[in-house]
Amino acid sequence: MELSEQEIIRRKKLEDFINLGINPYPAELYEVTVTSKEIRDNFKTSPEKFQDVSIAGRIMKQRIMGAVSFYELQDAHGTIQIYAKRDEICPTEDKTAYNQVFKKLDIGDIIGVKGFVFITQMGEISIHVKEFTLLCKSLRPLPIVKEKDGEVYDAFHDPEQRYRQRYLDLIVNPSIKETFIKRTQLVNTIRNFLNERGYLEVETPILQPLYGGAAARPFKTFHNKLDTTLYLRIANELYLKRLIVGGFDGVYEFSKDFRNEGMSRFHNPEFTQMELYVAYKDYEWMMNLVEEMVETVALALHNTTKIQVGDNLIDFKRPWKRYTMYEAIEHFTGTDISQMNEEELKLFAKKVGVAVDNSMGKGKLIDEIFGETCEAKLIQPTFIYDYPLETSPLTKKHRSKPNITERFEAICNGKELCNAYSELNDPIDQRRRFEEQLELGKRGDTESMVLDEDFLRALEFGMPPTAGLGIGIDRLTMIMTNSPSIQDVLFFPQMRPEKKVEKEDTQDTQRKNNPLTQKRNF
RNA sequence: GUCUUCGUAGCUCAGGAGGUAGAGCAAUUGACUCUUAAUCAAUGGGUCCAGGGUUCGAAUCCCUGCGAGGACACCA
Repeated sequence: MELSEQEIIRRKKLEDFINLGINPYPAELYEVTVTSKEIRDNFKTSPEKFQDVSIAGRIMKQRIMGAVSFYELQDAHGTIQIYAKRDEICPTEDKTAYNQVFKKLDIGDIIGVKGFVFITQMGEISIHVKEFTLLCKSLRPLPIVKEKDGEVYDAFHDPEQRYRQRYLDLIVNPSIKETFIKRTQLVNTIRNFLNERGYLEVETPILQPLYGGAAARPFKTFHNKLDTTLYLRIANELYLKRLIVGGFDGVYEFSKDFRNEGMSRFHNPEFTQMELYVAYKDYEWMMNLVEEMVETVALALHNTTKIQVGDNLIDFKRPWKRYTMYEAIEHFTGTDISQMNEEELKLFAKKVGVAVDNSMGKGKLIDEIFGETCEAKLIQPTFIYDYPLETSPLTKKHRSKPNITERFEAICNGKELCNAYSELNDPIDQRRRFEEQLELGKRGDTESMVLDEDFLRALEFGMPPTAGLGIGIDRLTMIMTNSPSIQDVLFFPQMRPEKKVEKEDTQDTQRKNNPLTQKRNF
């Protein structure tokens, strides 16, 4: 490994410290009695509480003025200036601790300090250091970001480095922590909301022999001992419904799902969905629940239902607008397509700019027309309900409208926020719908669903009428934190490996090539 | 997958009509006992993403590849 000049210098300092008898990576805990935020918030009103503090953090700035120095220490909650004076740190003739240690600390080193809080002549709340301890020597130089009067200089913003080395991003751009804290608050709010209603949080398999519950291409893997192909789940819907069959009346799961498809600022190969199933309810009931839940989230995160997202001020206050899909299309195009036949729909689709091909049936055409003419224009949260039958193979047929299903999506900021329906619980109809999907698969649709015999068997035992919901947690977080890219709400978004690594897993390769471990047929 | 922009010091960026590689911050050494983008002086630091081509000569022009951002397509 080639070391840069600055890395060599830091390793030399490490040796110098060791030679002075200092352990650069001590094992003992360091007592922390206060955070930077507590000091800044409370020192002026109750200074007596801060006469003997112990605090730890990372050195972010150094201003050394000979025999005194000012450093800025960053902890989990912010920064605080510390002030050290040579003759106090070294009361005797021996000035080593100040000259050879304290002054030689680097930006990025982690130290603990004990002392008292005071206000400098320039009016900054600071800690007067009486003693300090090196807690971790840093061997790489940090990007240096400077700031004055709210203006940031030399901001560390290269997206590649920020995403690959998120730890650096968090150190240097601590304000991004807010987004991730909000994400966790969002999840906690939803969890509390559902727990209060008595629904049970459950866990279902990620490794599945059959993937189902959505139209998507899966990741494929292999279990050696079982000698079988497994797929990483694309949804957890079919497992959660089995639990409703089993007698739970409300189950939910925050589910990491995996889809082997294109990436964009709205798509990561792994993403988080929350799916909820409640027995004896229908999609209208679920609409009301979604409204209330998302409004609760907005209030929990922002104390208001109005949230600035890009150029738009979005208001999550209930009730949200509701349109059937036909109404929405009529609203935005002025054309009522509800009575059109397939040919008329094709012509209209072409007119509004849909790339039409012959494999598209009526339902698909309607869906495409909606996507093309309406979705991007729906900025305020809006429910679109009553979807065409053929694009919704797990959804119950509408109680009164032909060729329509009881399905809705909430659209917000021009993007789908959730997808929900009255679940199909007629096992004969469900088998027929799966078979239609198989036909699509034979015709080359790589995202068609596969037939799940065990799921059908479960339905044949009987599932109560059930309302189901899937809500994208990453997407919701993007809106709630005004983040333009999904990569901003994932700590570690998927990236290409930095360097080419050996493609084949060596262990697997060895197994395959070793005759003793190959499949035995007795 | 397609189109497009980009890749230069630890970081942020200049240079780019081809002629020895630049700045600020960071680093090193020195000065400085209330600084805060600290200041002042001196010094060191480069596979100009990689490979090939054109040329007397390429960071610069051309081609290919790799990586990233954005847009489109698919999807949540």
